[in-house]
Amino acid sequence: MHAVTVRTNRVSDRQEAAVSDETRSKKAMCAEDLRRRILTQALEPGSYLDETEISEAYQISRPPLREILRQLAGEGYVVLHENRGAQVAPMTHKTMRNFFVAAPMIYAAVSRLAAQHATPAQIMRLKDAQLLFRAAIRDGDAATRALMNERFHAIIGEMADNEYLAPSLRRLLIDHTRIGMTFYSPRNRALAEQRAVAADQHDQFIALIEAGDADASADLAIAHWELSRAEIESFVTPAGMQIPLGRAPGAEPERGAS
Amino acid sequence: MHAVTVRTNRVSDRQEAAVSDETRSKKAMCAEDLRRRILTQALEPGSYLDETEISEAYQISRPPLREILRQLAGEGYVVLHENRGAQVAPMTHKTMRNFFVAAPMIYAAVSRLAAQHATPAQIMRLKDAQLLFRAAIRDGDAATRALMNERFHAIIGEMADNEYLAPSLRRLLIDHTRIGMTFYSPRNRALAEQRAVAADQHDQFIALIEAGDADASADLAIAHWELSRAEIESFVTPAGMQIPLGRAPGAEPERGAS
DNA sequence: AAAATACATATTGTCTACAATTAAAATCTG
DNA sequence: CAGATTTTAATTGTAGACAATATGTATTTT
Repeated sequence: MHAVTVRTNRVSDRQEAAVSDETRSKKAMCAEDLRRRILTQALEPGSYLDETEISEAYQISRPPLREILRQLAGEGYVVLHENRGAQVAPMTHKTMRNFFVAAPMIYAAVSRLAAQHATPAQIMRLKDAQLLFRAAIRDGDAATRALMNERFHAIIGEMADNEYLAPSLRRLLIDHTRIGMTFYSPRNRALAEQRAVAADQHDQFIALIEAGDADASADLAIAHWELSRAEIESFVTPAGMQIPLGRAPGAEPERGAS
Repeated sequence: MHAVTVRTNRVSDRQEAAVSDETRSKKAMCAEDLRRRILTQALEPGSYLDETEISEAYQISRPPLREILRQLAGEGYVVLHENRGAQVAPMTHKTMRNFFVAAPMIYAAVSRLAAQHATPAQIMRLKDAQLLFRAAIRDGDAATRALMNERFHAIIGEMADNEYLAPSLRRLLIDHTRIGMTFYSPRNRALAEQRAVAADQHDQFIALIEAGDADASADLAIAHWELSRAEIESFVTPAGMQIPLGRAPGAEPERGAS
């Protein structure tokens, strides 16, 4: 209703300095950590979250924690059940099928837009993420690899700069990351080769986005997806579809997180 | 002394029976009403929401209201600003451009899946929504028309039954509905003709979905989109892009004015 | 008088306590 | 002993009070 008023300089000396972990509120750190634990399956799909336990762990009270859980529900990390609390989003065979339908379309569209709209600053962040991704592969760190891969593709999502596609991409990345954690095995030779190819494709993404080649970026997204799809299917199809995924709420109780 | 042992009769059958206002909690009604007011632009894009005012209006306390606002933020209805409260999601020229990019793709994909997966019960609900939609057009009721159109397409989204595409569709429908409200004018002859065509296309959607014709359903989605796009552009392009939309918080000077 | 600062007000963020609902355990009954 | 019912414990949902932050106004200083 009014023009942008000049702010008092009080705020400046508090906000700046370090944007690192220390300045951030406990609430934000709680949300971020819950996301991380869900993505790495430290919190298993289908498990229920205890409000009291979590709020004490992060030293906040339950009302703000419940706000966080509502937000995480909106982002697709958890599902809320009335009077029964928050459940880590389950992964069923139906969600897998839906994932296979939606992923190539959204990934291709987002990668195309990213090549068209990426800023130099974003490209720098993408390169940083790629360095961390390769380091995690080299160290055989499953969780970090999964998280850095997620960050890489999330940055591409930011580059696309489209608020209508972003929520679907985020939802896809959550489950793609969790699936990647499920099937990770550092010793398997075939998988190691696939990871090497994936890392090379990431470098190609950087080059194509930097060159602004939208068509090639979209094509690469499809190729990148096909690689991942083949890896997933090599686990899912042979042994009769018994995937070690979380259970749906209707199934066994499986109460309790940790 | 707590003389409150008044036991409400078993809540087992609270879900079915009447979906009317009485059974639902005040909290759920508050959320639903806020959504409705945002979709109809009774709450204008960019306007800020007062927690105390709203919580008193719906007779709930602020903590549960804040949970609702977090959820609405996750759904894309509002944007939260730290220490500055919730703002009705603004609509800028950039969001319009992004809308034009994402809408045809998502609409086509969802319509295709809907034709593949729709259940008889869902088709019945779709027909009901269509009746209400036509009634609203006949009565010249802008808000109801917009809401029933939103409901129609939201049901198609449910039919698609894909949790990865659903969030993007929801986000699109929010702004599509708001845009439709903005440009509604019951007297304009050309627009009345467009609405008639749109209503007929809805009937075609029902027929194609009932027949399970995925390809035709996807094609119809594109045609339906083109109709809506032409209507929007007839307002946006001629008079020099001055759209009566809400403003962004930062009031950025809108870089790259096409 | 203009700008900056200090103050006052209003709004958001959080905590503790309490109420309500649910799930589980114990009891009672056939 | 099986099954249903009451009782009990645990967990979620809400309210009201308090703290922190931001905004708007008044005052002071140059």
